[in-house]
Amino acid sequence: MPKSPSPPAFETGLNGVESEFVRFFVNLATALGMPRSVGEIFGFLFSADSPTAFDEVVARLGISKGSASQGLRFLTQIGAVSQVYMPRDRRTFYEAETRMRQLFSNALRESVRPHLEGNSRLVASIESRIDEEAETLGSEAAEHFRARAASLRGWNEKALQLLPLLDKLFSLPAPFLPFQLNETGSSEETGP
Amino acid sequence: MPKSPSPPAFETGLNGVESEFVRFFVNLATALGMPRSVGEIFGFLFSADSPTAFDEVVARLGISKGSASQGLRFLTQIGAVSQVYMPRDRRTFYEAETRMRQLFSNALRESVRPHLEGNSRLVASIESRIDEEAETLGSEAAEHFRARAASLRGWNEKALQLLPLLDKLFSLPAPFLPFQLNETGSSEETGP
DNA sequence: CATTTGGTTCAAGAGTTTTTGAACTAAATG
DNA sequence: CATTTAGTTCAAAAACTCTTGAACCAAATG
Repeated sequence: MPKSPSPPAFETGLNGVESEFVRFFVNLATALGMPRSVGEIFGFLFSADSPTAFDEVVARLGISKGSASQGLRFLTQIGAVSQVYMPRDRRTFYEAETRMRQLFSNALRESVRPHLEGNSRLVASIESRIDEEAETLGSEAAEHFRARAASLRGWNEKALQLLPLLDKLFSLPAPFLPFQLNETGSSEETGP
Repeated sequence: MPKSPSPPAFETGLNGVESEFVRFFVNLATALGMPRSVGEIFGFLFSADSPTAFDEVVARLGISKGSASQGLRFLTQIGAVSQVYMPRDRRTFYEAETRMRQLFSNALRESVRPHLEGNSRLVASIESRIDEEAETLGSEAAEHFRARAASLRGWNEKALQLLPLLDKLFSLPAPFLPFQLNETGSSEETGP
């Protein structure tokens, strides 16, 4: 019989509270079109009170090493999780980014912004297509298409401009939220 | 040979410009985790210069009636497309909502807000789970979990508060965007 | 009132994404 | 240097999502 010098050490399965956290983030992840396992991992790490080893993520969540490896890599890439090196332990430990402001900024920078920039290019290719085919289309149709493309471009640019502002707003301490932006006239805020 | 009293009437396939619009919205749709066909339909309607019949959507895009039916229903539900009744024509015509402000508001109201509200409930259930299991967990662990849950709650509420503001900002004419929101003190804008 | 037209529904097929687990690499350990 | 441990990779299986098309319903038409 082989000796068991270091007992596998961690429980298997989650306690009730941990599974509620996991549920929350699984829900969020799927809403954002991410794999369930990514939600599980982040939820588990978010609920942990100290950095947690790869091993333990696998054992406690009961997912495969493959899923854990890929999920952790992904979460690390998007800056939602970071590696923590623990002295005297060869394993890699992981920690969730719990500062939501950070998470939010990362998401804006890593996902939203690149997409909007991609859109800009796509709008440009719509516009050049209109120019190319203007003859064939006739000037009325061409004008119509140009107007639609211009609207797309306008809104995409606006979104791009709004990005840094959004970032700031989100990191503003709650009592500062500028809720009286009411120079626009419409006053629907003052409830019954 | 059967007579052909009313020739099927519309071309099949899209012209170059139309397919660029479609490409744009297919890209957007998949980024948002929606079916490709939804992107196709919206893109096609967005490029159209007048309300378009179900028939024509099917024929021009070359998709099945099933996809068109479901896609149009979905788009109608989320307020991205509306039905237009045309006198003397029994078919239903559809028109894309081209006012991006509207589209954006609809999305906020129909998708983002409900999700955030769902989150509120999930946070509540995390919190009640902590209370239930407080004994078993020990006070230290319970305190830790409560802190994490509180952070979740806080950010979720902030997001919820920010929603109407966001809506307003997005509908603000471009030159008005309040880019000097700098009373917060932190000045990281002035480059190296 | 039989037929055509416009459209919906839904089961089955096609396609995609996620997860698994076994094979593997690399570093540490004895 | 043989073994154990930590983690990655990737092909195949499982799960899921989307699309199709045939059956169907309801309203209009002749």
